Amino acid sequence: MPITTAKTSPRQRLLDAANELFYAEGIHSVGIDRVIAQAGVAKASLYSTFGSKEGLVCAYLDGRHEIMIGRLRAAVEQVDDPVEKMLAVLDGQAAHFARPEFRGCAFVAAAAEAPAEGEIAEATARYRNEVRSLFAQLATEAGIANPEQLADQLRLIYDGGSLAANLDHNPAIAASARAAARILIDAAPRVAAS
Amino acid sequence: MPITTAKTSPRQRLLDAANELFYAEGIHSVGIDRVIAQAGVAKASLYSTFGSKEGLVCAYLDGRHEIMIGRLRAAVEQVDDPVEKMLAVLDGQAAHFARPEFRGCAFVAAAAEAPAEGEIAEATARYRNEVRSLFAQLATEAGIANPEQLADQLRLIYDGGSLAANLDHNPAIAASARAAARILIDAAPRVAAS
DNA sequence: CCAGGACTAGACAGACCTGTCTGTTCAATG
DNA sequence: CATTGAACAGACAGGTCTGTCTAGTCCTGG
Repeated sequence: MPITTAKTSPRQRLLDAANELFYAEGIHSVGIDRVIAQAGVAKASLYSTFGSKEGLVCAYLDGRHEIMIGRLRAAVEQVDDPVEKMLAVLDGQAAHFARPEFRGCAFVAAAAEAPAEGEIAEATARYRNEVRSLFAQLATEAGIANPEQLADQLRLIYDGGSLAANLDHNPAIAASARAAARILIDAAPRVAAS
Repeated sequence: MPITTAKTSPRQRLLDAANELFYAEGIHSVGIDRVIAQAGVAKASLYSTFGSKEGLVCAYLDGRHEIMIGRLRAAVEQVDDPVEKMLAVLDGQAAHFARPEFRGCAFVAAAAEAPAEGEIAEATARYRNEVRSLFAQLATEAGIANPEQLADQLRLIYDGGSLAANLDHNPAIAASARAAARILIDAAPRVAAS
């Protein structure tokens, strides 16, 4: 059994190529042929591994899901104060804006290109729910009386920030987003103090 | 000279068909043939009128631009208080969410499908700038000390709301958006009172 | 050594796309 | 009436796409 494959596996090379090409240029604009060329893999390998282009797209989205949520959680864990943890989510996002390859939210882009119902829409919904749950959990830990509502509002800012950073080529929007989030958090009622 | 054409002009029928099909299903998913079939127009008419598919897409976006901005301005003019005017923009947007044909922001969808630079991206940028300018103008009239920053923040909410209403199938997000906007407006410093 | 599975290379089918081009119809105008 | 221009209908070219299939290669376990 191969403990280390010399090169990375075809599966991984396909995912890497998909991540790079689909994210940079869009799913519709990038054909299968370009993905396999970039991955250095035969077309049959793609279809035996992922079944279809949509299967590859879903795997690409699932990969980004794990990476993005991981980054957000890592940013959260770097601070202790519960309020700062909520803001740290936005800081993790802001670091994402600053990357040169940033091209907006992969899930928003994928959902815009895919039919309204289907596996891609479901992958998008999973990601969006997880971001919202993260905000809600942190709001609960911070003693917010209505954590679900604050989570909705913080995710408005999260989503709007991603859109503006991309479409307006303005990563500095993160500062306004953070300031707005702090105002909303400060204004949110707390549970009755003990 | 025809004062009234019996049917609407081919140009208008094409725009109507484009508006319906591109918005409902996406630009890439709808081919020229379906547009002309729905419009009841010959292909040559499309190409002599708009030059290319991209030309038709731009005209479709420009049409939505005028309609959307018009709706927002109409909502603004229904109230007098400067603070309420800012909130009225979101109310105009919320009415848009409630329409059965609502499928998210046409400009966000178009930008996601189009290359990052080009006429479609420019049409998107024009729309986004106009929304932002509207918020900034109203903030100025309301005596906000830093209207540009508040406009950025309100547009975060505007954009995030559109995304959530569409991707989460949750038009009720408008209530959270309005509440958040009010908090941000109330918290924004005013110019020194006379 | 050999058998079997994984992978590669690339042709191919069938569908769809945009954009062009050729004719035809029809109404308005000179 | 004759002409002209707009619009129609639809074939066509040239390209791209997904997904399938054939055939060959390589590596590993037995």
